[in-house]
Amino acid sequence: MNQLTEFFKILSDETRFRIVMLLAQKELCVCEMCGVLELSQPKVSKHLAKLRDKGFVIDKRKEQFVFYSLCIDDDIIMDLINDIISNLERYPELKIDSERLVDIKIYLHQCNVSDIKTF
Amino acid sequence: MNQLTEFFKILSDETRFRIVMLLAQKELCVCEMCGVLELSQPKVSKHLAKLRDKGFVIDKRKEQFVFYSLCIDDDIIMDLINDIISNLERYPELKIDSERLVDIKIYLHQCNVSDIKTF
DNA sequence: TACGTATATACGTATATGGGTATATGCTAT
DNA sequence: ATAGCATATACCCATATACGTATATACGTA
Repeated sequence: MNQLTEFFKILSDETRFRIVMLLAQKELCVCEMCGVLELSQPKVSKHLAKLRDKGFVIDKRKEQFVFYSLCIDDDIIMDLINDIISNLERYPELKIDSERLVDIKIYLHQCNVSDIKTF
Repeated sequence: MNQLTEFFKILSDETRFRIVMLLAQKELCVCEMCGVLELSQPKVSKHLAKLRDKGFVIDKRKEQFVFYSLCIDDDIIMDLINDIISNLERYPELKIDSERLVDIKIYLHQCNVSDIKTF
């Protein structure tokens, strides 16, 4: 499968799509993504693993945290991503995710808050 | 799932991706697509059905033939498609498909040639 | 009407995918 | 060393997907 098709497959899952859009705006660690997206840690981690395997993100550890950043060499794909980011008002869920990036510190050290919420 | 994610899911299959790229260049009937793509008729038909169900193509019958054309309202998606079309040299298989469009008449009335080839 | 071609779809099957839960690993601090 | 948090992964299961083959439907023509 060519690079484009592979990338579309990545974006075809809503969770991964949201992750990619977040990472296009800011380098983030796993727990921050869990917080912003309100998704379980294994779920986020598994999608990140897929993104990493395909080479669309890179990860680097900083102390206890693993930070991910986007790594896209194809300019057609980057243009697409930037185009979406520039039109976030059209995509309410992406917009909400994006707004949470402003107070991102809230989500650090709260990695498993969503688990606790199930009580 | 939002419109974008749905569209990426459509493009995440190589056959559908090739179909969309063809239709972005020219309205085509099923047997023409089978000829250009060298794929079986049911396979092409089923992918077209999916595209139709999602509203990404429309079909209209002309005598024995059913012609499909692309029907994309989202300009972000259209920009993406046009961007790819403008850079076909990067994608050899798409380029080959595209070149076959020049002599498209060859493929009309040869819908089941690929079946015959199996003898 | 009967036949041939074009197209759509049903059916069965193999495989891929996503998700939850449990667990393993790695880092930090006590 | 032990505990606690961050992250990754293994395992299981339900569902989705793509494909081939066979068949149904639609249209045109003899």
